[in-house]
Amino acid sequence: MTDKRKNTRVPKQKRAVETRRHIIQVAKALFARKGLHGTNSREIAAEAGISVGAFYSYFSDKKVLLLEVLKLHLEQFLLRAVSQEKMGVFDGLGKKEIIGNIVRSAIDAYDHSPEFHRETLVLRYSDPDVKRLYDEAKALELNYILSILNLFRDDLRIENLEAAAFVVHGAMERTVHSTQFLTPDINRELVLDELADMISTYLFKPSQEDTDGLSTLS
Amino acid sequence: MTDKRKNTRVPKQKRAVETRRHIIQVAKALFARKGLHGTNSREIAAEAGISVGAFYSYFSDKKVLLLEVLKLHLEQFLLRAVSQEKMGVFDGLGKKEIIGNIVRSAIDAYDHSPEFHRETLVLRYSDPDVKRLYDEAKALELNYILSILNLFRDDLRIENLEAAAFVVHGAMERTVHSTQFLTPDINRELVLDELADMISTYLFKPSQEDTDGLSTLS
Amino acid sequence: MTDKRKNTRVPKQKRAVETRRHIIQVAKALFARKGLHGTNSREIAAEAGISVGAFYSYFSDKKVLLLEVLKLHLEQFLLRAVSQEKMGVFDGLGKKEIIGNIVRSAIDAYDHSPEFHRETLVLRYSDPDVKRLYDEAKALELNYILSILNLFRDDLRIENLEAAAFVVHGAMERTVHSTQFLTPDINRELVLDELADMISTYLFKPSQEDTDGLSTLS
Amino acid sequence: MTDKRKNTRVPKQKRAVETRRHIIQVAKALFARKGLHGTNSREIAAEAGISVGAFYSYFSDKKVLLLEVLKLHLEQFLLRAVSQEKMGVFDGLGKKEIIGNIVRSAIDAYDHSPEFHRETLVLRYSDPDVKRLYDEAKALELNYILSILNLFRDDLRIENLEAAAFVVHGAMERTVHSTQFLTPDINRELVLDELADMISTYLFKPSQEDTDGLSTLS
DNA sequence: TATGAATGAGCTTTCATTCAT
DNA sequence: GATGAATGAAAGCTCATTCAT
Repeated sequence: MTDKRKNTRVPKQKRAVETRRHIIQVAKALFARKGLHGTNSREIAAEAGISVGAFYSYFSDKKVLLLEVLKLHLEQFLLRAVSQEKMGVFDGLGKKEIIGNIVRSAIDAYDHSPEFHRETLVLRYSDPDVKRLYDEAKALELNYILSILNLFRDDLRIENLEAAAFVVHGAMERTVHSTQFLTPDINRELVLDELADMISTYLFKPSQEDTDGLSTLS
Repeated sequence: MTDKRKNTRVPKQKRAVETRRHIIQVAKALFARKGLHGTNSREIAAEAGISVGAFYSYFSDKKVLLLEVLKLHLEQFLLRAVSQEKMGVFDGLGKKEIIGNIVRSAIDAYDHSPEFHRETLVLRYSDPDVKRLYDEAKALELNYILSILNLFRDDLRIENLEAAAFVVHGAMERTVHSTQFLTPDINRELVLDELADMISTYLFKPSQEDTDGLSTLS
Repeated sequence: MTDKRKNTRVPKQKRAVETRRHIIQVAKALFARKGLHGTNSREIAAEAGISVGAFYSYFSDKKVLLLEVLKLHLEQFLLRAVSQEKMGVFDGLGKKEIIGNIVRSAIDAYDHSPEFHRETLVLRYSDPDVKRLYDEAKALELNYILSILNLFRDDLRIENLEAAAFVVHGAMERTVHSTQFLTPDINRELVLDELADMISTYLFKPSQEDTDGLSTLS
Repeated sequence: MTDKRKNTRVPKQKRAVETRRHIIQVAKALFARKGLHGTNSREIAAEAGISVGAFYSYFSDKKVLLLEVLKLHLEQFLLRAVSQEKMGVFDGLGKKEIIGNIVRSAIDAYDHSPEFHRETLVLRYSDPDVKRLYDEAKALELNYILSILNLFRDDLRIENLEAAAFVVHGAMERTVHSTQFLTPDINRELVLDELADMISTYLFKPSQEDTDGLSTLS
């Protein structure tokens, strides 16, 4: 699918595979630092220590490169968002704490190459291929949230788990995004606590532990 | 004294003012359709029915044009987001309904030139001037939410109104954005109801009217 | 000759003549300050307080304007170079003093709009019309020198007055030009004295008064 | 680190070095023929038989090109002005003959690309980089004259060698310039003889050999 | 196969000049 | 006549991509 009709090298030898990966890493860094439009192929090749010609033998197109970079990035992003709580780590934690952990995992994910992340974000709207990659990633994230909701099924006050997952995902994504990128002045910890409060209040039936609301947090 | 002020026309005649406005409209449409980088000055001029030279006599720069387009857009956006409930319209409505109305106003705002909106969003990160305009708009939105929270001060379960406004704003923005731009397949109404539920559950002290939760909505 | 075929206004009314002159003055100042290529018609019109259209009704062409500006400038330049010694003022002065006076008149001339002078100088080579004006001026200057040489015919050691006038003119022009434009660091007075010495030594038969050479000057 | 260094090619291959030189030659010719402002990059590239892109890979800027052309030109100019008399060739020549030789060397120098020379001369006033190059060249020329003066120190009637060098340089430069560029009608040889006469009369103490003045020359 | 020189369409911006009002 | 909006050719420069060596 990536190959078009051009004779892009299908890397078989170990060396070629490594070079390919190297180019992707270098490109990611450059995209993050200088923007998608501020980075040209010559620069990528130079930084990767190869010739322009060689670059084009690995990637038929700048677009193809971008897609690969994005794919790798999203995989790493997801890994970070999900990996830390391996689905059983929640034992013994209060619900609000669990939500807090998840929120913090999301933050963690955003901490990985945030510059590149934000550079790519626009393309999500204008480029169908980029959109597809992002949509796939979002589906995985939603599934992850859904699986956690299922874990606590009995304690939930909401009924439509899918819609809830969607809303929770949106709230988390936006707030985390804002705190990471846009508002260095506001008290970040405070906001994240509020976020966890909102989500858990929304999801869970009221219980003794949470009756006193925010007071335990602030 | 060095006279380096770009001699951008200071439009005096009615005709010139109209042309200026026309260029802005045309540019907005083009930016939305073909992206910021995909639209060039030649094209804008042609589409506006004027010459390149004329274009540059109205706007010293492509950047200046973008800023003007964005400014106008955000003004209209805000107007839509805020105008509908004139702060007294809430009488007689249940809290969840009020939140629902606000959410729907936000949707309305997003319905206005969504394509352009999303094109510009990225620049929020890379261009300081664009960031400023967006930040000003966000501040106004936060203030609006804050003023509503103050209206219901006695019924609120949350304490830190500012942090709450921030979180609510984030949740609304992202979810609304998602439903508008990215996921045409999911049941939009359902999601918006959930959003309203999440927000009102988070904000307000539990009361009889809300005891039965989602059941009234779904 | 200046009119081409265009309907350039032939100024009959006093007002029009004044405006024309005013434009020329303004243009001269701008050319001097911002260079020939750095000044555009819009600017000239604005500075002259008229519209672009009006400007083009006075001058069919930017080139025509330049020529007029140059013509006026050279007239004033010449006037300064020649006027001060009205051909009888030399009585009672030693020969070296006379040469010194002439040199100083040349300096005076260069002091008038030197910026404009140097801006135009290049065109002397590339534009035939400009060359003609400069050549005419040079012919007048040579004639002036020649007439002075004739005045002192009996005291001269040189025989070919025309060639001598040419050489003297060249030496004066270049040295004066250099001291005015290029070398602010060198001792200007010293150089001018040397110049006067060179010229008078060259022109005049040795006489008692000059026997002790430079000593009287320094 | 910002990598804003214009990626001008650092020519490694022989071919590239040749092309670079070729561009410089072509540009010099074009500048001479059509003027600095009358020559554009497209034209230079075309005349050099390369593409615009190629041109800009050799020279980051039109300005850079100009400077290189000028530098080369001045080197050749100086070489011609100085090389011929290797400081010992003067043996056995009369003083006036020596001066005559030097004047003729200067003429020789002006014979090399006079058109380009005159095109650049103006920039000496407006462009600091061009001024620097010219100033450096002038300093070398002055030094050359000074070294010759020192050679004849005992025979000189002038005392301030530096000021004398300056004046002599000016006289030579201007007169030679005039005979080369501006007055094809006057008897050039005659003028140059006068110039040599003026300079030697000025510089040297009167001696028997020169007593009879111009008579030997005319 | 690797290199990097070369291509050239395309972009932003300027400005002398015209002409409808 | 006067105005200044409009024209559009032309300039400097960039960069994804190709291809001779």
